[in-house]
Amino acid sequence: MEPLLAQPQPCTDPDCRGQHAPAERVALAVSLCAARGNKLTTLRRDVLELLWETGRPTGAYALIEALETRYARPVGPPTVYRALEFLVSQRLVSRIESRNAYVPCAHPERQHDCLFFICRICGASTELEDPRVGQALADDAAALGYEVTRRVVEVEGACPSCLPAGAA
Amino acid sequence: MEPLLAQPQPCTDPDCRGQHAPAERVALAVSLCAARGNKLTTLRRDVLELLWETGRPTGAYALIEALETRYARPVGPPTVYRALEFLVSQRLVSRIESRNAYVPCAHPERQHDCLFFICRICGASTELEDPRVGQALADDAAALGYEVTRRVVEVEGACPSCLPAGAA
DNA sequence: AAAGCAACGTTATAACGTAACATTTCCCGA
DNA sequence: TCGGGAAATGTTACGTTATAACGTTGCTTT
Repeated sequence: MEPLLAQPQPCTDPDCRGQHAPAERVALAVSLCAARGNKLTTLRRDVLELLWETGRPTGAYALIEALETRYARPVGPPTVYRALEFLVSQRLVSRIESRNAYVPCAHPERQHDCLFFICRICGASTELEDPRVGQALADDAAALGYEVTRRVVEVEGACPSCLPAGAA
Repeated sequence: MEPLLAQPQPCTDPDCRGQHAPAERVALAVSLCAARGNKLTTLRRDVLELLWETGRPTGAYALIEALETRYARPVGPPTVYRALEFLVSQRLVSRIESRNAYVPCAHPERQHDCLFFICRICGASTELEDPRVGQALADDAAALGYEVTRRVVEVEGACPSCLPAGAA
């Protein structure tokens, strides 16, 4: 059973001290899409907003429920999956493969290859950049003769908040 | 639709020149499990063998079909998922999160944190170790105060064999 | 207005995974 | 060897995630 929408999380990006309101995040997305000539429609904006409001990896069906509440009418899976596809293509959202879930992207304005730490206890995720990982993987790819199109780096563990309680 | 069982692949591990027959791989698994006091039953061995025979990420339902062919009787999903759970726990198999698929592990005898390159065209996967990735992620975890329990590093791209053909 | 196109709605189904309980198999001690 | 218990597997049913296919809406362009 997917948990319902959870509470907002502070921004854990090392460059970002303080919190960013979802509205602020969405506003950035709006201007980014406008600059790129892409259409951030109401539906797409709402999905992004919901993701920022939960602030942690959220499943597509939880988003469907949230949208149905917001719109007070049924919403089909394809509707949400298409919106997510758009948001991912715009790098406004990342898919967390190990959880079948989606998180808003902290810095869509710079293109980066991010990695995620995900707490197995509270479900919170932290987005990070580490050039060393990127460099190592790029070297490996070159050694193998691979042309890289996508990278999935997800680290599961216990976050500092949960460690005292959940440490077995 | 999951593709049917594909042809064997050469071992691409840098330490392994030449190919390893599935039987050889399975034999190693047998002795490993015996040494560890774990039971590599017929079912579990068959699943591992099928994975070595395809040599690339294979979905659970493709394994079910293959087992039904081999056994000439129906096989339920829980049967295969339980076998996979065992094999993963023994590090004989890894799950590829970005594909909902499973690959046999090249070197179950050493405990290692491996990463995977997966060709988006032919579906082949290459298992690798890169201590630099492990070190970088360990450093990041320490900086965040995370206690790591699992790492998922999967790189999607075009492999050298497919590059000439598939490069757009 | 009509053509054309992208986004969205709707229906149905595919693909992946697990809970719960029955049955079998295996091992071990009496 | 015979039971008793535990682990493994079989079986049924269902939950969860995702997509195919096609219809409809609404905007834009001429």
